[in-house]
Amino acid sequence: MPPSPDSSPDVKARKPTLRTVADATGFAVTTVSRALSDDPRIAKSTRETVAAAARKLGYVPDRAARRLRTGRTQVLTVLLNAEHEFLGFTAELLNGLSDALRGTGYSVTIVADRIGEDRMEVVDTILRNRLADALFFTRTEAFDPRVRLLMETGFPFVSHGRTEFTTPHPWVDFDNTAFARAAVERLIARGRTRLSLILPEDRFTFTQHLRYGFVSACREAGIAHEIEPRVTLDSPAAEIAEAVRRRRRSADPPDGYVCVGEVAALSTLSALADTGGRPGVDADLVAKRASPIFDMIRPRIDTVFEDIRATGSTMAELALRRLDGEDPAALTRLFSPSCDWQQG
Amino acid sequence: MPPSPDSSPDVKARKPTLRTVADATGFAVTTVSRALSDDPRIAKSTRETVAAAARKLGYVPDRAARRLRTGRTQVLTVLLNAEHEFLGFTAELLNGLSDALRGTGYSVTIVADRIGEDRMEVVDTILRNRLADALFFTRTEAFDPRVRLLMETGFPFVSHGRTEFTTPHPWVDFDNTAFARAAVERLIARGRTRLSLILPEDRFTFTQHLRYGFVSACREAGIAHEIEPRVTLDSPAAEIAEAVRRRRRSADPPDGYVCVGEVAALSTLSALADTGGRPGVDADLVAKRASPIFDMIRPRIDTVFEDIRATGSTMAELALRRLDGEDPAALTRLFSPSCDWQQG
DNA sequence: TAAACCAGTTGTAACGTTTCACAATTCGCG
DNA sequence: CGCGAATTGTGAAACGTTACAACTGGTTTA
Repeated sequence: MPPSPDSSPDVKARKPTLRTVADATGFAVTTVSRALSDDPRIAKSTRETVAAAARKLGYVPDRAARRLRTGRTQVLTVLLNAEHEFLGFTAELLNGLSDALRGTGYSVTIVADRIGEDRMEVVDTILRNRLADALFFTRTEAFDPRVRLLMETGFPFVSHGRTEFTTPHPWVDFDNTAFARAAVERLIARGRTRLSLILPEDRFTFTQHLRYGFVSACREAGIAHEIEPRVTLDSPAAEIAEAVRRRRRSADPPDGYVCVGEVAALSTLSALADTGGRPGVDADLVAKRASPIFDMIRPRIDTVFEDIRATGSTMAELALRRLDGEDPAALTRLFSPSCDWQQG
Repeated sequence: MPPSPDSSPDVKARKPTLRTVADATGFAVTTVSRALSDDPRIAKSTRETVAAAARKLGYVPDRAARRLRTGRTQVLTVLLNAEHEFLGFTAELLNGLSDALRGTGYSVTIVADRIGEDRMEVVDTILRNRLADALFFTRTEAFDPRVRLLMETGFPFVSHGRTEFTTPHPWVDFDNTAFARAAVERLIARGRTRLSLILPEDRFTFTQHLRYGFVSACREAGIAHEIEPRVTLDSPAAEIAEAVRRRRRSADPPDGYVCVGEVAALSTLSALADTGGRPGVDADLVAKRASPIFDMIRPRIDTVFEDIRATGSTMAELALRRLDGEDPAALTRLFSPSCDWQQG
């Protein structure tokens, strides 16, 4: 076949546009656009014809054009923390999110949210330049300035963790109070008499939930308890371990530890080992976990599972429903702890 | 001041565009566009005036408009694996990437790359719909079909891991051969006489590098060695542990384990514990690690550190240079192991 | 019989940017 | 002085989409 550089329509396999579909079906571009969005003003038969042609041609709407025209970005952004109490938190959350979002046309972008820097700056930039349709973030504070700003401007978001604002907003959370209570009850059932807890930094909402669950459960049972004053969950693992070691060597050390996450649990275990304590004998632990890592730790310890992947996909689902105009007050979800006690 | 709904220019604080800057400076939109991209055709003084005005007005180019016009998305996409041999791999890599990309105007999007599904489909979609300017992925195979397709179409990418294609392409890798050799040498130095290794699946390039380093170092030293045949690094942790346990109970079990990653190391440790073996006494381990988790494991074991965050930022850097038109052959980087041997 | 209505469809404009082709000025230099 | 070339700038078009207003032709309504 001789080359026909100009006459042949498929000289360069250009990406099909609405124009392509319009030419193929004989309808106008506007009609095609409407047909593809299932606009009831377009006859059913037309919609079907157009849909079939679009499928055959492999038409996919151009994101840039749509975004320019509508202002909607089709992008959901996650504020990414460098550190977390769980190993594998980020991977699980992101996988949950993108699982729930596949096939929806939305894509997930991440932006680093460095501790110690201005956490608001990145949010500001996203709002000002309309870089996303909605925002996800974790480690929510009681009066989180991000939540305040987003609510003021009406920008959609789903937080991991509740706030204490009176205006409702979408969130997904884990029942940390129930976790702390369950952990305390388990340690008491194993005969422990002096319980210890290491908390995250005070500003996070879930810190208060943990504290409340721990303290109230201990008080109700009339059992001795303490909250480690020198370190937080965000302290370097070495410092956490050192704090536990020091306390172990002082008078009347705890014999039951509630550990909020894997780093704390492993640090506590190492401190126990370093001071000659045997887990299960001299002290017991209950740890919140998000990964299967504790299956490989010997001796086995009691754990409570927080499903971060489900958290991620729920956050995505709520965001979509929020973008769909649903009432934010209805878009909340509290996950309950699922306990995994060892025998004996 | 009385309200002047129509005359006042700042009735609605609309996002500044090129138009805004043009009106403010008295130049034409075209001129402003050129001035902002430092086009030499525009007088130096004009460029400065325009830049100052743009800064004052808080002008930021609209991504959608630019993308529609130029076809460039300003987006770099990471193919996200659900599983990895390291705990925290994803978080570290993504943080490295976004660290290196901050301030460049590029954003990072992630897309889940489910094992067991067609790994090419997602790449196809990204290419066909021009969803990104470049791609990052991990777990590279010797003749990785993704690499093949991307090279054929000339689409920019940086792989984590080398390939065996003759055409050069940008990659970042860790010297797994050197790691395996170092691990073998260390175990021999500790008096071990029968070494064992669990490999990732055969198709990955780094599997071959590990195998080569392990086998050749053992042969050179004339030491007994074996590669666990029943499981791979991607087997469930429970299966890995079971395989190690079974081997421990059979004749002439290994006394030195090279562990490629944290999951393998912890599984091996648990299997050792379950079969009455004491690490450091009955057997030794050398583990590759990416997180500080081994600082908390007792007894302490020898580790080799792979810096995943640096890997991420290097991948980003190479991608930018590739997009800048640099020769792909020059855009490679091999990280060397850094050993962390315990005393004694 | 004309006006009003309806379902179904269409043309035009606009989103904000870059780029093409050209225009207005100034300059070098014989 | 005058001509071509450089310097500096401009208007218009285009990227692909959707919103808006308007147009058809047929049917109902007053």
